Amino acid sequence: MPSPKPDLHAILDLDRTIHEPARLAILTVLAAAEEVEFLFLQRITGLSKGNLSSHTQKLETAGFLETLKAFRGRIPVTSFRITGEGRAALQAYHRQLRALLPKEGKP
Amino acid sequence: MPSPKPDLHAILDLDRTIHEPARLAILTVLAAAEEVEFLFLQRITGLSKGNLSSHTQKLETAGFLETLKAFRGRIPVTSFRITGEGRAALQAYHRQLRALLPKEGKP
DNA sequence: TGAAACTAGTTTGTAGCACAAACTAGTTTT
DNA sequence: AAAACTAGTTTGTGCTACAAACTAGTTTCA
Repeated sequence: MPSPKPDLHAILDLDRTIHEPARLAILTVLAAAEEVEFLFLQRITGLSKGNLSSHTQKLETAGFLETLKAFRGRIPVTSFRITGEGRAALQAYHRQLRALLPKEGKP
Repeated sequence: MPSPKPDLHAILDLDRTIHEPARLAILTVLAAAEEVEFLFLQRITGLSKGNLSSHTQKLETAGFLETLKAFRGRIPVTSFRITGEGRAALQAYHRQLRALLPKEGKP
């Protein structure tokens, strides 16, 4: 009987910053794309601007992404990059999820 | 290129009732044990009584568990059972998690 | 026997959070 | 020069997780 039930601590210790679906979606995109613009992120996630703005600020405060402000012509453009810390946290979160999932092919 | 990035909808459509770690922990125990007493649940999860009470009430309202009130001698004992609906929802949640995890063995 | 301590859980109060509407600041169009 | 648009932030609201305080009864012990 190696691992009969998923470890409850693995569940209760999940990183809440990443566990929020909106932020997990954001980090997932950033992890795949390296640098992503605000509007692109808004469109593929379907989040409202306000919601996206506050979630990216929260992820920035956590150190998981950095915000890059620039201009395209005269129009402001905000982009995001995942940080090393953010990538590490996302991978750790993935490991936590795997740990709590029952083995594949269980009824 | 079959499934290059995890589906963002799979992330944003996660069942919030189960996504909350405390409730996921509760359902995970119930799924493994068939019938579980309040105090046992409290001890292995480490949740406070108040917190456990409100989460189990929420899960009951969602139809995911049933509450059984009884007496042991003259002492009241509350137990819980996962419902068929609850088991199905937990399995669906597990499938959703698997869908959003990158393939095993990715950097 | 009656007061104190314990059992088993619920209700209440609070701080924090997700979310969208309203707003800011500037640009382009008409 | 007014109207409409772009890009994003701030504000307000309603919900939610959490523990402290409470309810209702039981057992211990002085």
